[in-house]
Amino acid sequence: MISTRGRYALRVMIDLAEHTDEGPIPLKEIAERQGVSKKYLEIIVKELVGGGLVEGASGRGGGYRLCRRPEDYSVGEILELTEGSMAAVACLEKGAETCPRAGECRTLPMWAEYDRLVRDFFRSKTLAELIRTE
Amino acid sequence: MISTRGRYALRVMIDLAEHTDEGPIPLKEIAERQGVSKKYLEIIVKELVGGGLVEGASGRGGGYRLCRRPEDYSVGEILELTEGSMAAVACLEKGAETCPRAGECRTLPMWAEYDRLVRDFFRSKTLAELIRTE
DNA sequence: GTTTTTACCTATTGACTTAGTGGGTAAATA
DNA sequence: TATTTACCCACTAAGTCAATAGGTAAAAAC
Repeated sequence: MISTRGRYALRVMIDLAEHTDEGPIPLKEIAERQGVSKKYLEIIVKELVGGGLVEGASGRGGGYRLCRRPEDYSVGEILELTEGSMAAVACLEKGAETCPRAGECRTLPMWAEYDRLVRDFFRSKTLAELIRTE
Repeated sequence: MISTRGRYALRVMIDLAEHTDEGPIPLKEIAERQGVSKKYLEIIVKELVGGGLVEGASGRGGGYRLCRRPEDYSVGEILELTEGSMAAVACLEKGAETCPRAGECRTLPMWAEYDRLVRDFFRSKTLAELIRTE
């Protein structure tokens, strides 16, 4: 299940993309528009800054802005950054030691197939596809 | 992320399918074969019994057995029963009240598409496809 | 140069979930 | 009657989630 962390992150990115021509957007504005706690968004946006997806500017007239064009972000990278692993099962997690049963495991191939399916789905979706264009 | 609950449930079902000609299989045997706590499996198998996927027989010579042929179980129904919701996001959960933002939500269509993808994947996989046939 | 506005930082919390364990009772067979 | 099995209820330690609290640093406006 995708948690609020990843979902809010995505909504922040969409909000930034839709207001990209207004200069830096204060988090307060985003929080109000999205109806979400600003304090909680701080934590999430911090990860986006750390991952190099957005950049922040302090002081009056400051706020956040995207580093790239919306079509150059995949939904996958936003979710992977904010949700952590995104692996389907623990055995497939990055850095997980190989399970001793891996060779005879009846389910591992299916989990791997599922993992690819999910990964490909989100990597092929771009931020640009989600914003309102009208 | 699929938890041990659903993963163990699937392994129990596979174990039962692979030893279906040996009569009822005691949980103790399954637990030893799978290298998992028998006590924990009890909780999981209880759900499988409750959902009508397996049936148990008490007493000496008792144990668990499948109610149908392996090709008549989908992986999806096993996971949905033991994992609970399986919905991608809270907004799509069964019984969830419709989000007031649903009409203008930029992400909902994508979550719905993802939900279908995952559901179809697991519903199309059968238990028979996972068992060792050689 | 002070005030205001913004980002940025660390710590804490209550509710909930996960992955079990403990200690039994009921049923069926030998 | 003893043994083996399923079945049942309560408990727990650790971890995660969704925030909140209470600040400091930086940049612009006045």
